Formats: sequence, C-alpha cells, structure tokens
Amino acid sequence: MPNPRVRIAPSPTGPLHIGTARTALFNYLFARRHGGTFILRLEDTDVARSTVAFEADILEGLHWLGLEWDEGPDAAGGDDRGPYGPYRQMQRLERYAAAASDLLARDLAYPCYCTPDELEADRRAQEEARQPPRYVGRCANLTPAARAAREAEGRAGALRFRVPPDRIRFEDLVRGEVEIDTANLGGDFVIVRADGTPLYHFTVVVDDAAMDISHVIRGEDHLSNTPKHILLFEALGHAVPQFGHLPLILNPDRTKMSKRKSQTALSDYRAQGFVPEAIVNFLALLGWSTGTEEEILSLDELAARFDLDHVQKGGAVFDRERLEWLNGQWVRRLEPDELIARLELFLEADFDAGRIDRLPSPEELRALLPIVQERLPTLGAIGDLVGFLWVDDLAVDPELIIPKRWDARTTLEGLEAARDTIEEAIGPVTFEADELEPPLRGLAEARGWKAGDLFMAIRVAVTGRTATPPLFDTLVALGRERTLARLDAAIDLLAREGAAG
RNA sequence: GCCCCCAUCGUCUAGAGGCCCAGGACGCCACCCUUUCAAGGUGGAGAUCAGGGGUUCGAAUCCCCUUGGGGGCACCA
Repeated sequence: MPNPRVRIAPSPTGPLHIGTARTALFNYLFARRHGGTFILRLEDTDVARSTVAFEADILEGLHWLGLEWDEGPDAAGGDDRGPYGPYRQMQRLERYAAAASDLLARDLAYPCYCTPDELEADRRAQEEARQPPRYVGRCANLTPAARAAREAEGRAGALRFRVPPDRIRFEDLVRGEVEIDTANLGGDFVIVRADGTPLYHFTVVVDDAAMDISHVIRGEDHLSNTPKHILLFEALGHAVPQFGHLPLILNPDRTKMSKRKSQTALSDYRAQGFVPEAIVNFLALLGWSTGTEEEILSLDELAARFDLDHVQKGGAVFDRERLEWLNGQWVRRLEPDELIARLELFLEADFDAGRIDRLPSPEELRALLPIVQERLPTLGAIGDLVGFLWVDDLAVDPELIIPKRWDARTTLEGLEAARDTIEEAIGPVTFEADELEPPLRGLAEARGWKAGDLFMAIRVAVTGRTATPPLFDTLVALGRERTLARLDAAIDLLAREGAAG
C-alpha cells in the first residue's frame, strides 16, 4: 500500500462529535500505520449552520487528542497548509462549479426547476402509495426551449445528476462485497442547489478526487450513499477510491449515538476531566481490537498495531463505565508534574465556582499526589476528593460525625480526647503521618474504643465526609492548626446539638 | 414502504472448521488487604455463540431461510 491518502471531513455545524473523533482516529491510525497522509478538510457548505466557533472546537479537539493532520487548516478561520488546498469547501467553490458545468455540458446532469411544493407533493403521493421516495424525473428531459422558458420566468434551476440504471458493486474494506442497484438510489439527485451552492454528495467526491484520496474510511451511515459517490467519481473521470465503512457508535438502546440520548461532544468529556490518552484508547477499542488481549494502549502503540481486518462489523454501544475505568488507568500512569499541570484547570474551575476558597500550590499538590492519584476516576473529581483542604469554613453535618456504633456522648468524648492527644503529644513542627497514628491508636485502646470508630469521627469532623484519602495523611495535608481548629469546631457543634436535643 | 448492513456473556470484544460444552476486559458479587474510600490481589456468577435448516467425520466459524436490530432513501452533512 504505497502512501495512502486518507481524510477526515467534519462539518463545522456543531461541536466535535465523539463519533467524528473516532472516525478521525481510525483514519489517523490507518495513515500512520501505512506511512500515509492524514488530511483534514472542513465541509462548510452548509453556510446557515456553520460557524468559526464550531470550527475552533473541532480543530482543538483533534489537537487535544493528538491526531495531528499532515494537510489541512492550521487554525480556526485561518490559513491552511498542504499541496492540495484550499481545505475548506467554501474556498473551493470554483472547482465545484467547474465540475458541475462539465457534467452539465456532457448531459450527465441537468437543471431541475421543480419547486419545493412540487417535490413535497411527489413525496406525499409516494408515501400514500407506499412507494419509496424518489425524484420522479419531471425535469429530466426538458427541451432546450422548455428550459429557456423556465429561466425566462426567473426560475432558478438546481442541478441534478442523472442516475443511470446499473448495479454498483464494490469491495468494502470492512464488509467485503456490497452490491446496490441504482434503481434504489432515489432517482436523480441534486448536486447543486438553485442558489448555486454545491451539496455534500457532490463536494465530497469532487474533493476526494482532487485530493487523491485513496481510502475513504467513514461511518456506516454512508454505506448506502457509496453508489452515488462511485457514480460521481466515474462521471468525473477519476479512479474510484477504496471504501471502508466503520460500525456506528450506539446509544445504550442500540440506536445511532445521538445528542439526545448520550453525551456526544468531545469537549464535554474533556471538561469533565477525561484525559486524551483514555479517550483515544477507548475509542480505538470501540469497533476494533488488536486481536490480542492488550487493552491499555497509547496512540503510538495503537498506530503500530492498527489494521482494518480487525474492525468489527456490528455497531458498538458507548460504555461510559469502561471509559471511566480506562481513564483511571491513564490518570494513574501520568507523571507527577504532568498530573499537577493537568489538575490546575480543574482546580481553577472549582475556585471560580466558589467550591473552594484557595488554590493549592504545585508543591502542595505534589505532596498530595501519593494519596490522590489512584483515587481520581477523572481529573474533575479532584475537588470532590480533597476540596475540603481548601475551604475556609467547612460545613459538617453533625449526624455524620457520630460513627455508626457510637452515640453522641461517646463521640464528643472521643473528639475531645483526640484533640488533646494531637495537641499535646504531637509537636507543631513535624506533624507527620507516622507520628500521628500511634498515639491515636493508643488512645483508642486505652478507652476501649475500636480504632476505626475513633478515626471515623475524626475524619468526618475534619473533612465533613465519610470517604476520604487515608486519615493521617489527610491530617498532615490539613496541618496542625487547621486540624485542631476543625476538631474544636466539631466539638462545639456536637456540644450545642447535645444541649439543644 | 424500498434498499443496504449487522447479529458471541448486561457492555466492549477474542475467535478466520477440530486447540472452544467459548477466552479476556468493564460492570456485578464474595473474599483478602485495610482507619473510610480507592487501588491491588484471589475467586465467582454471567453466552444452549439470535432461531431453524443445510454442507462436513466435525461449525461460533461456510451456505440458505426466519427473526431481531441498525443505517440509508433531503435543494443536511
């Protein structure tokens, strides 16, 4: 396979979709595996819905995943690079116009003057007759005089491509031989709107031809459209590329993944603290496998193993739990400095939202890493995990302070004793975890308490929660002063509750 | 409605005629570790390979039918 050329051709009519990201990934892996070229092309001919903001979201998302393209737009709304440019369809309009007039001149396409109302009426009639929708061909054989008459009326014609009777067969790279009768294509289809803007089926072929795309790897939703594309390649006198249709990513109910039923914007996953390594790993394994039992694979490792033979044919449900597990795997593999750097954004978000009152320094975070890293399913979970370290006034539910096997009285005693033990026995200078544990265990033993109960009371008093990183490390992170202050506050709270109750 | 595609544990999948009365992973359960929560370790439940016919000495693997699911059929991409 000499230097295959593949592309991802998203439309900036919405944020980067997780399914588009996966298609991009598969194309990228294919190109890297075979020493080919990965191209990004923006299909922005739907002017009404395309925006630069979406364009930016798409480029950023692909960059973030590490799917660097060899040719294509450099920046949202900016220039592009590569010998086949431009790579934005709205900048290639002359080429579509030229191709269209060529097809028109050779009578492979013709102007159609049907109004939306006429087409709608046709569709309704076909529906009532239980016929599949198709263009009836009203304008297929208009005489030059008839065309001139419509033009004179001021009617603008759309351009329709003549679909010849034929059976189109092609060898799909993942599905094998596929054959479709052109009679089932819905009749002659529009390739250029009445306003002169070209339509998807047309632009995609004109561009894939012009850019010498050798392998079209895309979602299965395009399988039925492939004959139209093949017809167009042939009409344009260009070699037909190879096609490979990937299985769809599905909602839990096994319908095509949609915004309505699933989270589909890549940026949302990013905002929640999924790391790109995990997303890439997860997406690659949705519909493809190495054929071995390897599961945790980096982008480079995936590229070294990728092949279309192991692509699954059936759709794959997006399993978020599995993504979270993979994310945890990758978070645990991050180098300390890297983790700290990536956590910053999420801490700032917590700070901006008022969930914490102070931002920890990188040094402070580094000290926390040993107890935090393996407890982060996502980066966004950091505040939930140890945010209590950075709040000024900790809200504690008095009910929660009392361990299950204890009553309020015992809890109050326990906390007071623990407070004194900590203050008297543990010096203000060192205050280290292995210096905290023995005296508190000793205290529990002396009073006949289960150490776990005492520790739980302290834990809740000082963090407000029943689930935290290991207690003594947590106390150290909190510091002697705040530990004592929070114990005092909890003692007061319990005393007041007791007096009130 | 018409056309196309698909079908292995709940989910992602291994499996390309005998190694499979089906392996791994997520999730779930139990136990171990343990101050809670995680992580980790060990074990377990979980698939008559959608159903039915063939082909074959032998089928999850090949063929046909049925059923089920999905996708496509725009002057959207």
